[in-house]
Amino acid sequence: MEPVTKQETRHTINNFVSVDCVIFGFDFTQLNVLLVDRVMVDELTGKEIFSDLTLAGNHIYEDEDLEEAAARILFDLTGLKDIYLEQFKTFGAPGRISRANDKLWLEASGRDPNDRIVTVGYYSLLATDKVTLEWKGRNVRWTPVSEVTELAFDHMEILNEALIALRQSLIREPIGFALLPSKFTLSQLQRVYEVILGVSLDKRNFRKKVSRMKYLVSLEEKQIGVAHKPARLYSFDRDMYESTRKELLDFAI
Amino acid sequence: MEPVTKQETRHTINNFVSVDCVIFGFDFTQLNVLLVDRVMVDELTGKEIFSDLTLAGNHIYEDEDLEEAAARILFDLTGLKDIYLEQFKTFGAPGRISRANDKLWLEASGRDPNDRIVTVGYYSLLATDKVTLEWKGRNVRWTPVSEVTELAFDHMEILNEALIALRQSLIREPIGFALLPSKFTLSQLQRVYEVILGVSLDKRNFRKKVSRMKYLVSLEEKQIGVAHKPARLYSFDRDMYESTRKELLDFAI
DNA sequence: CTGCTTTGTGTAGATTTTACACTTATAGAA
DNA sequence: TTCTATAAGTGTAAAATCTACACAAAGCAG
Repeated sequence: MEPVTKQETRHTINNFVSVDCVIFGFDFTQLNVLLVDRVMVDELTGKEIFSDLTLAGNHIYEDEDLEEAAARILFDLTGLKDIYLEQFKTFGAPGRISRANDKLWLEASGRDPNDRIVTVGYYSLLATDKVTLEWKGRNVRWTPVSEVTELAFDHMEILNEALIALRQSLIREPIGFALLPSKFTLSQLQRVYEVILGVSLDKRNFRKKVSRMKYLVSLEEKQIGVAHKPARLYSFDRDMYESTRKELLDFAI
Repeated sequence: MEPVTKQETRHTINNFVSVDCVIFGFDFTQLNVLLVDRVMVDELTGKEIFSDLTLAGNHIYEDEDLEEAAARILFDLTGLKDIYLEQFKTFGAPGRISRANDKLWLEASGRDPNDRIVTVGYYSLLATDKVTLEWKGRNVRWTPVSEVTELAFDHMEILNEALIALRQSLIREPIGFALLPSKFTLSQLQRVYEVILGVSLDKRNFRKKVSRMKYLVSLEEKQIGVAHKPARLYSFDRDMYESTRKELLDFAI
């Protein structure tokens, strides 16, 4: 935001800006993340040079806002629009692209691997159903978050930060409801919290807690076809949530 | 993070990256923000073309991490190091530099005003004492946050987002202690919360609340020389805080 | 010694948190 | 029809926290 003056010669002008999406997928069993296969092949011999995994990222187009770029990437991978998407942190350390594979990869696509790429991190959360599992000719796969140990670039760090931010959001905002069908049971809702936060919760206390939320509406309807006592169904009332959400006030330093 | 392929022609490569610092200053009366005078003068006539206010921002140097750039700006303005500094959001809308003054300003410093500048927002919090009030030959001033109504670029939006993030941090982390001398009274501590959050708190309930925090240590020492009952002094024990901080767990959707 | 100013303190009622175990409704198998 | 497996649904007591609210004590200045 500051004009360049003549004294300042240490400036960089080739800062490329990209967006990386940490797409979390919930499936009632575990929390997954969408990872993209990155395979580099020797053009002459056809032999594989290396193969690893990355988050889904892309540069931003000229006419796009950052969030639009993230939504585009999300759409390309999943075919879904209007999905919960949140910016959480921007990464721009000069050495964030320093590993050999990453440099090779950039060179192969005509970039100077010494340029800095500043990347804006977004995360999103959706149910792992009906997502396109192909992107730019590359394989895309759901991987349980707990099993991800190594990623290209600094994507492991980005994933870790995203997970922290996701959990904070889940605690403070009703983003878990988007993972459920429009009518759901309290056990399903509890599962959302348990899986994403990685904790186990007491059933009775959980119900006591959510029963205080006016935007959780109890339907006069039950599950059918289940081989046990059928659960009552509930739905999420967004309008009620919007109108009763209280501003943060009491502090808990 | 994604190599450019031939099909993708809509990409931008001239994305300049800058850092903007929202420097909050606390003075027991109000919350202030450091603003920089921006005056544009006609080179020939010497007449003022316009004058307004901006946040403190700068591009990032080649060898700097984003946070280092923010810390450098903070140091240049205040002469202070190791101050609380937090990244909160990145702004990159294509039209974020669209007002006439802003375009003139960029042109005057040899930039193409149609280039996009992606800026990473940081905020910091300090006591309004002993800060350098000059920066790059321009005037720098503390302005009460409540009186800021218009800023250059999209800096008003950036300020608003920073304020929200600051308040959240104050509520969740003990960042207020840095504004106080090493020995302080509970009334001073209460004032920190009241001024920054913009609320008034009940004295007894506040004391009950903070008395539960083990890292707030009560000293066997009192104020001297005050024309009223002298207050007991307290200090903040960072080690105790680090060792007893509980991970967020109970959720409050 | 009087007045001014700020400190410091307690209680009762309401709400929330925590830990904890048994009965009920249904589908499917015997 | 009965039995079995499975998940649903429910209450209580103790502890902790939250909320609203008013007056005496300590020091300095005059």
